[in-house]
Amino acid sequence: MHRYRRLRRKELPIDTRELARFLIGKALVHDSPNGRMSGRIVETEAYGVGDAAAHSFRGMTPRNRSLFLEHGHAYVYFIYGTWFCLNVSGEAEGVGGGVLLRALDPAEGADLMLRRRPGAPLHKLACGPGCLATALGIGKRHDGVDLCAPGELWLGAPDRRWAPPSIGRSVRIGITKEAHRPLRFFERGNPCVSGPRGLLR
DNA sequence: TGCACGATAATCT
DNA sequence: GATTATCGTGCAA
Repeated sequence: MHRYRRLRRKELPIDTRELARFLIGKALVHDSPNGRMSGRIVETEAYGVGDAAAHSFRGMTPRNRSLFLEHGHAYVYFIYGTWFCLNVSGEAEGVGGGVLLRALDPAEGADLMLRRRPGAPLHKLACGPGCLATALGIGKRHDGVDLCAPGELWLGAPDRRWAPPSIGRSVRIGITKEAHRPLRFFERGNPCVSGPRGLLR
């Protein structure tokens, strides 16, 4: 049985890029009505201040307002008519920025995740931001949730049995603006990381 | 293993 | 009306 401690807001860096790196190897936990689903965060991307690829770049709108909440809040958006994606806000209140969670290495509740992603092998259950949200049952109702407060969706400290990650860095995936900036972070050698093989260094 | 491509709808211009 | 921080399929090699 895994036992996680909730991360306190004080422990999170107040800087989107630092937070993206910090979150590799931490836990994401969803205590759903059907039971707990959790996993080790193995891939993130930073979308911070002054970044033309960030949803927050052009200021606050009804869609992106959660990115302007104090660091440690969830920003959930819907994309391509099909998928949800989960971000963690990364700046002080009123300053926009967020970390896109791209992949998890499933720990608890893989059976529950599999129910939402039938047929997926374990290493592809929560591989890619859309799949991650689907597997964990994350949707618009989680937009604006405080991930450091008591609630069903939260960030956890690493399980003590987990080895500390070796962290790799690369350009981000699926964007055209600011495409050259190395703002993607991932755990080296973890099979659950998404994206082309060429980006695995 | 590595691409090209279509599905699909909210959001913004 | 254009754009999009995606994914799964299909086809080539």
